[in-house]
Amino acid sequence: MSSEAIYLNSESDGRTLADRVCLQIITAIVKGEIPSGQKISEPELAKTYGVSRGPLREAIRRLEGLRLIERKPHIGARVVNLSVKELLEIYRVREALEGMACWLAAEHMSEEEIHSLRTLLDQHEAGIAELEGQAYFQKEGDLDFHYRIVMSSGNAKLQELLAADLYHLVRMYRYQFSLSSSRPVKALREHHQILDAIEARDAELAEILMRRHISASRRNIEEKLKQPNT
Amino acid sequence: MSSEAIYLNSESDGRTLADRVCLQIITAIVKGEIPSGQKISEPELAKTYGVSRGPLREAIRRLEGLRLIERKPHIGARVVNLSVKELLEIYRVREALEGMACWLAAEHMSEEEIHSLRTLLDQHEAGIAELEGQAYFQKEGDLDFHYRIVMSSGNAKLQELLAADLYHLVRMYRYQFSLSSSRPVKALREHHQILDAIEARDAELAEILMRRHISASRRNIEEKLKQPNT
DNA sequence: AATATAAAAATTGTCGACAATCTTAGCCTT
DNA sequence: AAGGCTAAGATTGTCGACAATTTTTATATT
Repeated sequence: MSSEAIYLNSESDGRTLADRVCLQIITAIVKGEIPSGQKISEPELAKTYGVSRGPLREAIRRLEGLRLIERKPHIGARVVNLSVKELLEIYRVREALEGMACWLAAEHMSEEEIHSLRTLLDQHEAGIAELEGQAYFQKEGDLDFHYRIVMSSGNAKLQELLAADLYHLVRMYRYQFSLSSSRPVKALREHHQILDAIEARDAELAEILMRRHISASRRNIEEKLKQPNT
Repeated sequence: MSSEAIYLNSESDGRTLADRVCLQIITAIVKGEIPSGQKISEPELAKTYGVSRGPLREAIRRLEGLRLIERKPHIGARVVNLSVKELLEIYRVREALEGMACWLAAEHMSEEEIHSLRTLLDQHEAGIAELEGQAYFQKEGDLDFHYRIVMSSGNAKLQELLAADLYHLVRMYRYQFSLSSSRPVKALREHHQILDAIEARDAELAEILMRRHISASRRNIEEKLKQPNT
């Protein structure tokens, strides 16, 4: 399964030009093809994607809401600058939201989904065993696990905030900082523990474990990226 | 202080037409002047606000990101439908995010701000004492307290998600459901307890108390609005 | 040479017109 | 009379042109 399309909300074709170009720009920004901090030239981007400036400007408004670009009136838009500070802030938000999502998932996740998630973790385990698998796990695999927990929470607002909004930024940091959980074995064990708690329908424990898991990732990043900023 | 302008992010003038009309429409939707569920006619709205359809469509794209309207390609946009289900989901999200914000506020809030917040609560107390003050407390006063905690968290992402995005919806529900905390005395006591924990720099307790406070509000709403939906 | 000023160029903001799609009304068939 | 087809109307989507603002460049002054 392409672990990308699922993050790009709803119909992947995007019936209108503005919608389509918006998705394209999201991908380009997340992958760094449009570098962070770069000024966005409307005429240039319009030519690149073969649209006029109208739909492009609509897309820019949407991107602004996603906090992928910043706009100053009469000056222009630029791709957001990444910083360790913001990344750590995002992890605080994830700790809060995904902790809650995990609580709710423990209450609502179907037995089938639990089994399916366990299978996913087994695949991750196999992936880690191989040499190149490590990269696989880090790139999107980890987020897949978190994504599916969120989608099992049964709370549409949580799903929107995380899957449709925040995860774009998360993926952007992963790509451009080459994050790299650097503790794949530990992380995988924690994933299993979280799923255990969900399986036992112990919502309170599931939340605590998820919060610890994300908090540990945050401290790990904090340790590794102690250089001033970027 | 007008407790409205502060929620309307950044420069209130909004230098571009699209920005200004966006703020105007937000206010109109929140207050119900454009009723929830109503179809949005672009030519009509454009005439109403005295702009052409270009800036208006940019505003619509922004509103879509705020989840105040829903858009279907080639069909049109309509103001979101309010439902008890979504309101309860929002309270789960608030419990998670504001709990975290409260933890961080306990670590970062200045002594001056603590004192100022205490004064605000005293004003609320005085307001509740009067008859018509009750309405005042319910309408915006409660949210003011929560708003200032969030802004004291020192976490820009939390501030964005709550103050700039989610609180629009919260205010919309307050206006249109006439919520009406119906337990102003209890709520005020809880606010004081939360501020006590912050003053004591007991972050863990502050988070727990905030979560309980919001959770109690949620259960209160759940109880009062048990009719099917709306 | 450095700074300030002013004109020129480029970019963003706005508008009205046209194209594509959806909705509605009327008509025909059964 | 009910249902479906067709054409007219209305609405959304897209584009290119013009206006307003900012940035760059060239020139002049100290």
